[in-house]
Amino acid sequence: MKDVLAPEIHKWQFIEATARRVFGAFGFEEIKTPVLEKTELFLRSIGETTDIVEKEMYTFEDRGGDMLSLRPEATAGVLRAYVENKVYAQPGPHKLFTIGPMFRRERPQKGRLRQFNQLNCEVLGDDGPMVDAELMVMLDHLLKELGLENVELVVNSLGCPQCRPAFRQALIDFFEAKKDQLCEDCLRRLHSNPLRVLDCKAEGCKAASQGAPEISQYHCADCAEHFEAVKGMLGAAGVVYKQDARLVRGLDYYVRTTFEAIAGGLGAQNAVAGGGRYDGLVAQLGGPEENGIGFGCGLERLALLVEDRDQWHEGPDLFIAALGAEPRAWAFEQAQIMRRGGLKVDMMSQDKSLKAQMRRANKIGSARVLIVGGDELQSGKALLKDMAQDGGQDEVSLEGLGRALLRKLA
RNA sequence: GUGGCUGUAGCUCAGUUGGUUAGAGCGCCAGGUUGUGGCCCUGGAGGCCGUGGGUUCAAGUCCCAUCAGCCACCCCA
Repeated sequence: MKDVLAPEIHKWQFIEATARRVFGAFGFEEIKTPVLEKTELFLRSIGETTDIVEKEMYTFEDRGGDMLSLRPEATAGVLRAYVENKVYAQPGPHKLFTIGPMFRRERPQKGRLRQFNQLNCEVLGDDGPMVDAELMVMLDHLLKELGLENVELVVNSLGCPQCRPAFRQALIDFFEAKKDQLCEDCLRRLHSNPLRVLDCKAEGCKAASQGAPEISQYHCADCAEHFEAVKGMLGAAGVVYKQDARLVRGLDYYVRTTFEAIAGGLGAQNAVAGGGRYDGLVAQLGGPEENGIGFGCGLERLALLVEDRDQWHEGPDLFIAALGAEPRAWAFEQAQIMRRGGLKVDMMSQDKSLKAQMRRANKIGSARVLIVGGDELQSGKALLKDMAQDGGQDEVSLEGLGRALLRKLA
């Protein structure tokens, strides 16, 4: 949880605007769903034994006795909305994105907050490998548009319900033989989620997983073909990626294609985005037998990576320094007229010395200052000062000043 | 949930073995220019020293608790 204000908010606006533009270019429509959902939704979709559900969700009973949770991720809510609104009845595929806050009760640290914001994209109703590739191409495109060159895309395929059980069993057998090397956590999850052992950072577990079976050896014909097609299209699109057989997702619902965008400079929380295919989830939530794929992307983490840009801090086009009550009233009126015309105009509402007003104009980075006192109002001519280094000033006519400025800026 | 570190002015921080009135830089306000910003000079405002309790003649300083933040584990975006 964190307040985002003045200079930093510009970065957020830039990121969100860029995301909306890029997602739009790929045919995605925005969707907003509630932050609060029935707890059961997350139990069914994310999986009851995941850490997120077991110990990280903000869950409470409301006055009617329903168990509600703040969403820990976006996919479940989007799919719920998709099913409840029968969006699937329209011709697909359906490409949806959402931007908003998620909540997980974890110990905060760099790049990890209890309320954090995600960009989230989902494609429903398309099984083909092309959407998998398209989604990653889009993510890659977004990262580049944000100016992030050093983000690595890592790709894997987790297989499907046909081929994963055999792999799972092979993993369990493999690690059973090396039980003494595994950490406590891995011993515990060896049978519930053996894939996770591959991802463990403990030295013993890393060593133990040397030579472990790889999922690719167990892919069924369909999964193998799907994965090859995805990689082929990624290559054709010029996306640089790394295949990593150890890439595993933390949520139960993922199958086949999974991917992650990894960035340096974020400390331990180096995943900027992560996602994958979740065949069967839609049906599980009461929809048709339809498959989907999506990813989530952490806004705070993006913000840590995106460089500041000068263009975000541009000040007003004009600052009116008015001296005295009447000139100030005049300026108040003129400012409105010019703002309606599209100019960025500012002034001070209090009676301050010209010096103080000049200082203010300089501080907020106004491009120019119009100095108006009683004499200027009388004569209809005032000084327009250019606030750039040299600071030259010209006498201008007050009549039609707004239009003249607009023409000049156009 | 576990471990480590940090909370003093708007911001970044200093504050000696516990000892008068808690400091600096930056920022802010005003003046140095009768109506002209940046640079410079002068002055000023601004502190429940995170919160609560304890030890002591005396606590920003020592002890306990608590809250918040950061970093790491874990987990994830």
